[in-house]
Amino acid sequence: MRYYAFMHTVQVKPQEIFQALADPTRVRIVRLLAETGEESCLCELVDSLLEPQYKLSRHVKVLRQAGLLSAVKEGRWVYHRLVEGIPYLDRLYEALRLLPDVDGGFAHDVERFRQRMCLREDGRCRIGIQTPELAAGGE
Amino acid sequence: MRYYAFMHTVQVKPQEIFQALADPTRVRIVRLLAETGEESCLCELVDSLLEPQYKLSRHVKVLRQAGLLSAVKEGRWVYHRLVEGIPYLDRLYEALRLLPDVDGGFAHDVERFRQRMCLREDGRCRIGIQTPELAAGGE
DNA sequence: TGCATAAATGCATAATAACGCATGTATGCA
DNA sequence: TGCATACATGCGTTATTATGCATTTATGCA
Repeated sequence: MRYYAFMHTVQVKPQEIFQALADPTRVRIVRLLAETGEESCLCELVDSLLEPQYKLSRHVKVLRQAGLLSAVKEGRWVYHRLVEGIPYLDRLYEALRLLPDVDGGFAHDVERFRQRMCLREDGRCRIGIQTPELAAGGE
Repeated sequence: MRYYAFMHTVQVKPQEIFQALADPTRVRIVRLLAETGEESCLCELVDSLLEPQYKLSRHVKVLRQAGLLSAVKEGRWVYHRLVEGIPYLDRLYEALRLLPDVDGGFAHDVERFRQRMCLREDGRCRIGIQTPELAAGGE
């Protein structure tokens, strides 16, 4: 398991950034992190977005390879956060924060995320997936 | 041939916007219009991007359906412009303007576009595709 | 040192999307 | 009224991508 800090301005083509956001689940992930400004481990994302672990693991990988997320491993947990400080990416996050939440689905993601963050100890996640049926398969 | 003014905030899902930009040719189109602030007919796009007419016609349609472009028909010509005034779209265009032009390819697009715009009369395009081999097929 | 657990991934399948070729549609002009 | 032309599109092919199931890897703790 290796994590890369991608050299944006030289390696990532524009369409690859947008392609990374072309999937609804990946948009939910990035919107959640852009809206809350938090970093999150995978099990927190699972409990917030209510999607299977393997699915989010893959999507997070795509976002990482596109240079939108960086990951830091801490013990068994891997914390994901937005790559910030790159002008065009920061604008992109602004755009995401300005998106309307038509059906209120995103508000629910944020609410579940905030609840889940309350279970942290010393600002770190100490538990795993709290929605058992998502730990290894579909809903 | 009908053109729609899409109701953004209610009809277009976030990922559809990004999916529209997930193709390199479509990124070139939107970047060109965002950078120059111009509107453009299809034949001007063909001569600027050096891509076949049918290809750009399709890509422009995708961008239109995603709500990024609006189109106005004037005689035989159809002028395409960015949909502006929607906060998250305007941010998106800002992001596009901030993208680095690694290989200089985009600068060439802009240069060809500006040259092509010099052939307008009274601010309107009066000619067709000037690169014959692109009028109906590949290069 | 073995077990529980957070996260990653190989594989097969299904859905999606881009492309080239050719043709169709619509508009203006002689 | 017929022709030239700006733009749109149906079709078949190919390439890419998302998903679910199952399993593997890696880390901490008893």
